[in-house]
Amino acid sequence: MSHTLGIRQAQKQKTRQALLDAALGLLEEQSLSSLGLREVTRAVGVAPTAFYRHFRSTADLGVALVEEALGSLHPMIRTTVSGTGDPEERVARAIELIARHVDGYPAHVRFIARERHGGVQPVREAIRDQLSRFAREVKDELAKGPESEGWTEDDLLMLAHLYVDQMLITASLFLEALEGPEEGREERKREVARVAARQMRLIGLGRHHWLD
Amino acid sequence: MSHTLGIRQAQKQKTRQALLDAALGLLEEQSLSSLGLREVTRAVGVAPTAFYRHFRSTADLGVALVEEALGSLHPMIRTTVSGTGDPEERVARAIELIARHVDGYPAHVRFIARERHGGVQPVREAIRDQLSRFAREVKDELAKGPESEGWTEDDLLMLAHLYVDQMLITASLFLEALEGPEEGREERKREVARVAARQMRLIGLGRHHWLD
DNA sequence: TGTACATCAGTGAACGCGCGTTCACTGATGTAC
DNA sequence: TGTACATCAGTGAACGCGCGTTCACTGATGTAC
Repeated sequence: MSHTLGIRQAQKQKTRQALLDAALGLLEEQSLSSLGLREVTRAVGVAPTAFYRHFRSTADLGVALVEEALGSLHPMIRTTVSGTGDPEERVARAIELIARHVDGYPAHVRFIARERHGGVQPVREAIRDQLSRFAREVKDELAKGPESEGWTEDDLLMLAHLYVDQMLITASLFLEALEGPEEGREERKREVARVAARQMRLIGLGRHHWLD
Repeated sequence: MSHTLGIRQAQKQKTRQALLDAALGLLEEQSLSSLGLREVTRAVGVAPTAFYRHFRSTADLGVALVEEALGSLHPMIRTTVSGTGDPEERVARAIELIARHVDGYPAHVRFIARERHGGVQPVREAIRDQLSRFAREVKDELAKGPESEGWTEDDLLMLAHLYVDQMLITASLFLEALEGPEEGREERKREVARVAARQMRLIGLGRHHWLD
């Protein structure tokens, strides 16, 4: 059985999560470097000083948000890359998965896109570390396929980074499509998917002829 | 002859430029959405109220910075893409050019990378517009080459976006290499160039076999 | 060239406001016996 | 089960500070004649 938390611990976790949720909401329209601690506590309905029971600073909260946004994504990334089927089908599946994720967690995706190059160093580093992990995991999955015979580890990692960057670009384009008027939203999303699919296909072609 | 500005206009331009320069410096360690107007005027040495003679807000200043950072880059992009020589050589030349640009204008590059997905809408839009222009210009240059025979406009634009995104990713990796300790900086830059060259080469391969 | 008036970039005082952080506190929860 | 004490998440008052914006101003530059 899993350990049940005491009442005190459970309540603390709840407040902490409320702070994270409120911050994520506020970050849709600003950057972490301008997010105020009082803003966050006000949104939650606790005293400003309560913030310090959970985080040292908003930067610290940002690092926690990185973990929340990316930490659980590793299994998903792995299965996406290692899926079966013909290339065309796998590309379509991967892009569909990205679209679904952006639909389900738009604020998390926006946060990562925004803070990846944002003004808060510890957060940038946390994101960079997570993305590096993604790249290494993608590399490991790629290495398992027959397409990778004869590839050096180095070249596989190069390709993995290309894929990871491409996924992030696609995610942020889906996010853009999601914003703006309801009208034409589906159309915009389909266009993003269409372009992304062809870019992935082109990269796949390059991969196929790499050893020629 | 070019029109000579009056003394008053010349002095105004000088102050305006000083504000832009100071802001760019301050933005190395924070995002535009947390940049204060008083910070900027303090750095320049003018009264806070002087700011309003030049910009309505820091967001407005940000839009001006986008123009400064990207406006003059269009000719460079065009010649980079349309250069002659064998593919390997052209890739090396393009990456060298990016490296030089990042070396020469690190703060501008950082600003664009940071605010592309940053918290200030008008600035995001200005950057998006400039990057779209880049993509269209790259497409036009690509279209001129014999390699593009049989390509649709649509596919060329798709490829152009891939190239532009790739250039930006490479630029921001060069920037990362530039940061941190002097020690090993050249080594880090060479590694970025090496990986970027192979990614470009792989995309080039995909392009070559697109119509197979 | 000189004069009288208009323009306008930059000034400096003043404002109300929200910020991050400190501190001693309260009272529910946890623990030892 | 009950009691006495310890822990600690959340409180609320207080602080000094820098913020964006307003306003009437100054004095050098520009312009009309």
